[in-house]
Amino acid sequence: MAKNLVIVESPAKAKTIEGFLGSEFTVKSCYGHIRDLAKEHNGVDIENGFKPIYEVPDDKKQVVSELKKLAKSAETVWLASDEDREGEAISWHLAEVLNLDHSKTKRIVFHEITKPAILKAIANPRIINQDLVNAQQARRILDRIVGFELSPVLWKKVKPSLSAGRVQSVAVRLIVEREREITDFNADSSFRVVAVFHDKKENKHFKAELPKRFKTEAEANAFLEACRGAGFHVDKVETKPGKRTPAAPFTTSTLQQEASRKLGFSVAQTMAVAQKLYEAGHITYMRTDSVNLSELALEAAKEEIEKAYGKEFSKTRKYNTKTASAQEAHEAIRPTYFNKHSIAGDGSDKRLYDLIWKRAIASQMSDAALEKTVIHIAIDSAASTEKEFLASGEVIKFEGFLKVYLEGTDDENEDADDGLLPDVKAGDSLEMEQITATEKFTRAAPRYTEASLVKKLEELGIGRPSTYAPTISTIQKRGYVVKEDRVGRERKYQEIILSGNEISTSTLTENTGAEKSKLFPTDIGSLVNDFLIEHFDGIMDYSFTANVEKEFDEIAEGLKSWTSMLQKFYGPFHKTVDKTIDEADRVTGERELGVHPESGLPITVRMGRYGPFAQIAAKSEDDKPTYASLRAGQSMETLTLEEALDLFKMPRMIGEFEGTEMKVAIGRFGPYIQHQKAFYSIPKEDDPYQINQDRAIEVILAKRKADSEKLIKVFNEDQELQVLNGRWGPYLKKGKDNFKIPKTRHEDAAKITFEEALDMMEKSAAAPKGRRGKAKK
DNA sequence: CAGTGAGCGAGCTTCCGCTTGACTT
Repeated sequence: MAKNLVIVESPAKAKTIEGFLGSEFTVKSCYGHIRDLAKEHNGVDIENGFKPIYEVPDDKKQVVSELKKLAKSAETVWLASDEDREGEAISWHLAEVLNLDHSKTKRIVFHEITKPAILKAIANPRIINQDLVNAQQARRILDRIVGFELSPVLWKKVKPSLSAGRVQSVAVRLIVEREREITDFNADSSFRVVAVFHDKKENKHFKAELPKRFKTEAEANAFLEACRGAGFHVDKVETKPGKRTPAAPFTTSTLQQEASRKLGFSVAQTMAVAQKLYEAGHITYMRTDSVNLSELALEAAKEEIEKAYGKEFSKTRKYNTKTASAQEAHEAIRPTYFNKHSIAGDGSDKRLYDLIWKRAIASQMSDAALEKTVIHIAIDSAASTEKEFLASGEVIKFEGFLKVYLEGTDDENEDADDGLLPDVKAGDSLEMEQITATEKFTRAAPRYTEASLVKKLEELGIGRPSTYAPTISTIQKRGYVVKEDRVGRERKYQEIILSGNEISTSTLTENTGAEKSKLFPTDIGSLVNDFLIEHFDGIMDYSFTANVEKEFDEIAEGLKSWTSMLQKFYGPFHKTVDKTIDEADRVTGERELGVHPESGLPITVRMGRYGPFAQIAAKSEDDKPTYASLRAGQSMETLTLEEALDLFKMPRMIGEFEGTEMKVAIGRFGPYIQHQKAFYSIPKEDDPYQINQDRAIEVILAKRKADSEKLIKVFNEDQELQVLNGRWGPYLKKGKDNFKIPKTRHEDAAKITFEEALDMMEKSAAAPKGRRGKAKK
């Protein structure tokens, strides 16, 4: 039995640290929190001074019992959870649950997993900081109360199974408000003027822009008229030195943003790949808010940069974390070994590692030195009110960190034209080749991507590195938000060209508003958001988290009692909850769109049990209203009368096949044909409003053919049991249930006997369900 | 899985932050 038991949060960390310490130390992991608030009474005894009711969840029982056993036989137990609020609480829970004797328990902390840091920690133990623990308890209980008192209000007033919380509800608010900004946005247009000049001396063409844009086509036209036949010369050339500085090494949030921009990863994908890299020992911990690098890392980076690129490329830099909410329990995300320029693994492993390596290396490299040049070009025309065109360019004098890495941007304007400029001098005359005035439109603020939402949340101090990805998945799972592509629409714009002595005007079209993997609010998301803002504006305030964080900090410093802080919050909050349950109306979001052009009956939209729908009012008391569900991509807020009328054009009866009627309608999964009891999806290239009898029959026959190829075998012993060909190869189906067929039998699936099938069903059913099975809807 | 939208009532849902897991219908 080891004399010393060290408990850390992560198993990968445990393995590394065990290597640093001698044989007298056993290092184990507790896998994060080992206790949480119980479900009963919301886990808090509110009348009794907010006394928390803790319990060890089922999936942590085994870890706890193992740690208990090891702790019993150890002389000293070292609690080495992270040095932040959550980490301190983990240590306290361990001390409580494992029943640790104070005299043999030591609390140690370190911010980096290096041997000197660990040894220093062991040499400087302390005791558990109860104030910090209390701050965590206040945070935990506040979140539980907010979540478990607000959500039931939504079940009563909006829809069952919905949820609300300090973090998720504000995340949804950001997306709802951004969408409304975009809906309300009116694009303004102006004319941007760009000229192409020719420098005869060097025979070079280059572009220059007029600093001013014209509001109207007439003004732009007048300017081009004034330039017709005018001369142009270089008025002056300005050059000034510039520099660029590398970005700090990655935190969780910046890694998610950059992996999204450069690799197109979702935040969940980024975290899954990073976890793999971490477990394989390639990178440091991936859930961090710190930009700090260890001394050892700084040294190693310097060595690698000097070796690979030369001394002049190295510049040791220490970065300071700007995020106010940062708790900095870990290092920044960096490669464990800087001399490993790449790793083995699949494509995404390699690409993410490459990104992390480059970002960390670049952060320790010299500035890039630039020379910025602006050429002022005078217009020699008495008729022109404008004085000059400007051509700007940038020349890299010293690459520095740009040799390996340049941070991406979220900016969608890609008009920058920083080409190479000719070596001209003041007084040189230039030949004008062409001047183009193009109509440009202002743009609304961009919709959030998963990663840009994380960035915004971090700026607001809402959420933590470990919760960004789960939060984004929660708001999508609840149906508040969808991540989607949208096709754009065509827009006309004017272009006026002066070429030689000719001026021509043309109307062109561009595609605008197309989106890829952006977050859109759903109707239910908007309704819930508006309801929460109306009744719980305090919680929905963007600074609510920042405000309570200040109080948690005071608790952590021992300046404030955690129970009185909770009391002050709970009193008014709970009163509002009760009042809302008693007084607020059910939320339907009903809106009148207008009246039916023929019957004059009112048409409305509202939220129903199964989602948003449009309704034509009943003709009389005895008659029923006509209903139609909204389609994917439509929203109650923006639906027009015309779109609603279109909805009522379905279902269409389009003729007969095999003696029965065929019906065309649009369901949850898109347009379909119903024939007898069967459903047939209508292919994308067909228009469900136009599809005719002949084409529908073709679709039905094609589906039947595919289905006949899908069926591999039916068993005589049980007609309900079938072997089918699916997306992942053959599988068994009985009634509504599916069962796995072992990979070894995929080849000869048609030869599976009834007995074998029964055996496979038993084994497949016995296997523990994966994420899909466990995930509750 | 493919059109539902009445009303009643039982029994269910839900938070945020630490960690990784065994899996894919």
